Parts: sequence; structure tokens; C-alpha cells
Amino acid sequence: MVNIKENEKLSVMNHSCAHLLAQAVKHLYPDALFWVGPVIEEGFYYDIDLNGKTLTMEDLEPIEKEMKKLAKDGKRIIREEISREEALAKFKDDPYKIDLINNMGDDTVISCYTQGDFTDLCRGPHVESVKELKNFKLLKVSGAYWKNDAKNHMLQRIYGICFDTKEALEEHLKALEEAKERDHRKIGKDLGIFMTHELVGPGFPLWLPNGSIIRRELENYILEKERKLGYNHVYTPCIASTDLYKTSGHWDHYQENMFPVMKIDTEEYVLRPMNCPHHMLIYKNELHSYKDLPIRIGELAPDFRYEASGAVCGLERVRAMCQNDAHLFVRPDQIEEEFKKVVDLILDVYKDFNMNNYQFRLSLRDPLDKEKYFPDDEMWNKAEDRLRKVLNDVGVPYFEAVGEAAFYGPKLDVEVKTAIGHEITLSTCQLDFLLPERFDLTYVDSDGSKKRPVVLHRAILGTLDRFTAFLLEETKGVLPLWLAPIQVNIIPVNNEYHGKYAEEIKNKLASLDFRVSLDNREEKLGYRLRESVVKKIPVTIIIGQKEVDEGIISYRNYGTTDTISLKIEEFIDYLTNLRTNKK
RNA sequence: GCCGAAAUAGCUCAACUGGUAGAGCAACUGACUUGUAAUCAGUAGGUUGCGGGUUCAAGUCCUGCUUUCGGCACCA
Repeated sequence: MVNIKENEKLSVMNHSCAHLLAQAVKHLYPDALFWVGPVIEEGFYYDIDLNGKTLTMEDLEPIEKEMKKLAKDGKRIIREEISREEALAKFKDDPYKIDLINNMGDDTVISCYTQGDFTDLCRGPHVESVKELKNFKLLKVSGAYWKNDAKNHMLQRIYGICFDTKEALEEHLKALEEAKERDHRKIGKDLGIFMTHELVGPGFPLWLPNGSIIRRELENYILEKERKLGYNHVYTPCIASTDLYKTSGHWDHYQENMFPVMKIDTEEYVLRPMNCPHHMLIYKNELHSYKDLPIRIGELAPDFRYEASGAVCGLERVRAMCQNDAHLFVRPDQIEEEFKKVVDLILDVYKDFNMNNYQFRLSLRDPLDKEKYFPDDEMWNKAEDRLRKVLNDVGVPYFEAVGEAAFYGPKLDVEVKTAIGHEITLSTCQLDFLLPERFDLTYVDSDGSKKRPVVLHRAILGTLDRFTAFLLEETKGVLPLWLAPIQVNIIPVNNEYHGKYAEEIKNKLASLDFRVSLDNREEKLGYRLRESVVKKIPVTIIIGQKEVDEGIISYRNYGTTDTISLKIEEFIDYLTNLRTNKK
């Protein structure tokens, strides 16, 4: 998919196209006032105040028509620089422009761009003439809060995209259509991975048998990785006293996103939204020597969060999830080393899944946000520098994001983009000096004094729900053998003559713990083969007279049309190899 | 939560401005007995998401709710 922002020429075109959009809207809705119309990766948008009118998709057609008309007129786009006073006077009836001008620095050069009867305050640059804007499309419309702040009123946002050639535009629109085919919700339905039901409620997917196999494999996979790295896995309850979260501080920060309190007799409980406090208490259950650290407590932990109704999405964003969670209790001098191990684990796992399109994000606090972040600049600076140092040492590319830290500390997040373009966090590793304080965690140092450990919160697969969603989109549902719900499908050419032999093969493979199915329905071979392919089964075996006579099997891998014949033992070796190799 | 839109058979979709809800696939039954992506014929399948209203008449119009979708905001 083309990233408009990364292409200078297309960026300029898209921004000019936003102006063209504004001009067209102004013609059709003379009351319209305009906020901003930036270029984004997916094209451009413009936020517009239509004096209470809201737009629907049907309104886009006439706007697009007007844009085409204006583009055909071919007016030149003329830049003009004006003083602050001139600007304030020129836009005196437009509160949005006044707001923009008042928020500009003193040394900002204020410029306007005019095309025909339309002038907009803008830094530019723009194309020479609107006639260059031929290949564009308005894509969607929605409400958007003014200044991206939910406390403000909503504006109407129109999205569009512009290309230099007709072919590029068409190709892009096609790519958008194809992306829908990769949507994990579609694949999840087609392949029987998960379902939802109105009676269960939004954000509560039910994992079907096929999805459950994938999930179980993922669980076993990550538990084994972690065990080898010295993690100790625990089980803790999904329901806890409200006091637990008051102690941790989560109550103050996330109460609105927790399912409401359950009161019984004099007691108060909540469904847990996360497991850090439980693991803090497990650490605290024993006295720890400096020699025992790091202590790594892991859990595949079901958590419950009251996600906003508009945020819920397939397996990607749910209200009941299972975290691949762990808390690492370390001495201050072990932070770098342990953090590095987590980064290594992330890289190792991503390699196993052939993942390449992800970005590391160093999530820092916003020093101005005194409400979210505990006010200890020294602690924050120390923590943030520590993470930065590790990232530089490991040498992975990353970008920094202010205001993305957790309330208790900075974090490293791994960001990926879903098929339909959502930016989501998959893995995370968070540095925390705060919860050890809150829970008064200690270890006994070499001099016999009690010291405060530091906690690393980390999730590698993130949640199993989200990771599965991601995996389905990455693979388009074509899973590697070890994850495939059905690994081998056997089709006897003629049931009467080859059915028995096919059955024997099936039993043999099943006894070796392969997930194998036998399609002995009275249907044409082509029909059954097609179904095997549609279900994206990795290996399909065909058993006919030749196979029976020679005591061999013939198989075909998904995505190929070659038929390969092997002796059974050879084939089992091949399959076993394929299963062990998690790449 | 906010701004829009949508909901029709198990699935994918059709039904012009209100006038008896249709098709393909899947399912079931039968025939065919098959060598690498869909054999043929038949049968069954629906209180059109749920509730209220307008109308002689509602899948279609109005309204409340639920769920889903596209964004916004949120994401420990």
C-alpha cells in the first residue's frame, strides 16, 4: 500500500487536493468553516464545521463532482505572505482561523493560498494549478473531535486520496479492496476461527475448534520459550478485591475502563483488568536475596476491560482477552541486561513468525501531563534513559513517542498495522519503579540491607486474541503446518478400492499426533481437492490405485500444483520436519 | 462514548418509487463411482436483528433498542 506521506510529490498533491475539497465544500455549503486539512499516510482529510449539518457517504458524490469541475477550470494556486495583523483582519469572521493564527509562533511566516474564489490559510507548498489534480477519490466521511479532543465539539471529516496517474489511483483502490480480503474478521469467519453472538455481547468472541487449536499451539509455543529463559508460570484468579487496584493505583487511572464493582455483603470485587498486582503479591510472598534476582513470573492471564463500544473489533480489540503476561523483578543493576533479554525474545519470536513489518516505539511520558504520570522527574528521566540506552545498545531502529508511557513508567512497544490500517501494539516491555514502591517490595542485598527491586512488565505475543488476529492477516489464513487446525487432508480417489489404505495412513499420522482428516465422501476428486485448498490445509494427500499398489503416498502442498510421491516413512520424516520448523 | 451507515436462508447477495420475499453456494435425498480447484436432478430451508408506530397493505416509511461496519476519542 502506498504511503503518501513518504512521497514528497504525492504529499503536495494530496494537500492541494484537500484545498480543492474545501473549495468544493464551500461552494455547496456556504456556511462551512474549515479547521485543518493535513496529508496522512492514507491520503488527506479536511476537518470541516458545517454548522450542525452532518455528512453521509451520499454527500460525497456531489462534492467530488464539484471538485472535478473546479479542477477542470484549472485555476492557478497563488501564494501570498501576510502579516499577523492582516491575517487576523482577513479571517476575523472565522474562529478556527483566528485560533490557528493565535497559536502560531511569533516568527512564523503566515501565508495564504488562493485558487479562484477560495483562499485558505496555509503553510504550503502546493501544486501550480488545480488542473494537476485529476486522479483523486473521496473515500470516507466521519465525525472527528475538534483538535482531537473528546471534550470539544465534533467536526465533519472527509477523507480522500490523490495520485499523479489514473493507473496509480486505480491500483490503490484495488489494494484497498484486497485488504478487506485479508481482514482477520473475514478469514476468522471463513475458516471457523471465532464467532460472536449478540446474546454473549460485544467484545466477547467465542473461539471455535479451529481457532482454539491455533490458540493452544501459540500458548504452548510461548510457554516453552519462556520456560527455557527461566520464567516461572503461575495461575491467579480473574476476580479480585477492589482494594488490590486501589493499592496498585490502577483504580485511580482506569476505573472507567473496568467492569463495575460487584458488591456482596460488605465485600467489593472487580473483574481484573490486568495482573501486575497479583504478581507483585506473589513476589512478596517470600523473602528474596539479591542472588535470586531476576525473578520472572509469567501467566497466560485472562483479563477484562470495558473497552469503548466503538473500539471493539473482532479479535483485535476485545473486552475479555488473554495476556501473555510476565513481570520480571530485577535489581537496579540488572535492568539493562534483563531488558535486553526481552528485546531479544521479541526479535526471536518475530523471526519464528516471519514478521518484518513492525516498528519499535519508545513510549515516553508527557512531562506536562501531571495528572497521568506520577510527579518524579528524576525517576522518569532515569527510567527513560535506561530504555534508550538498551535500545541503542541492541541497535534496533525505533522512534520516540511522547505521552504514550504507562502511568507507572516508560515502555517499549512494538507497533504493527492491521490489514485495514489500524495501528496496534503487539508486544510491550515496560519499566516500572512505581509498583514496587506501592507494594513495598524488597530484596535483601549483599550487605544485609533491604533494597527495592525494579519491575519489568512485558508481553511478547501481547494478547493471544490480538496476536491471532494479526497472524491471520499476515498469513492470509495460510498458516504454517505447526499452527494449522488441520495439517493433512487425505482424499481417496475411489473409496471402495482406496478407502482402507487411506484410513491406515490417517491412523498412522494421527498416532504421531498430526491433525489429520480423511475426506471419504462420495464426491469427485476435483471437488474434494478444491475444498481442501479453500480450507487452506497445508498438505493434501491423494490415494489412488498407484499409491495402494506401490505402498506410497502422493501429496500436494498448499499453493502448489505439483504432486510429490514418497514412501510413508519418508513422508512422515518430511512432515515431522515441517512441524518442528516454526518458520 | 461521539459522528455516520448497515442488518434479508448456515454463507455471499437480490427484491424499481410500499403490493404474496428470490438466486448461487452449503445442507439433505437420489443418480453417477470418479486421478488433482466446483457431476447432474430433486427436497427442505425465512415472523426480513428485536420492539412500537403510520398504512387497506411494510423487507421497503417513521421511532426506540441491540449488534455489526467506517471514522473520532480511548487503549494499564
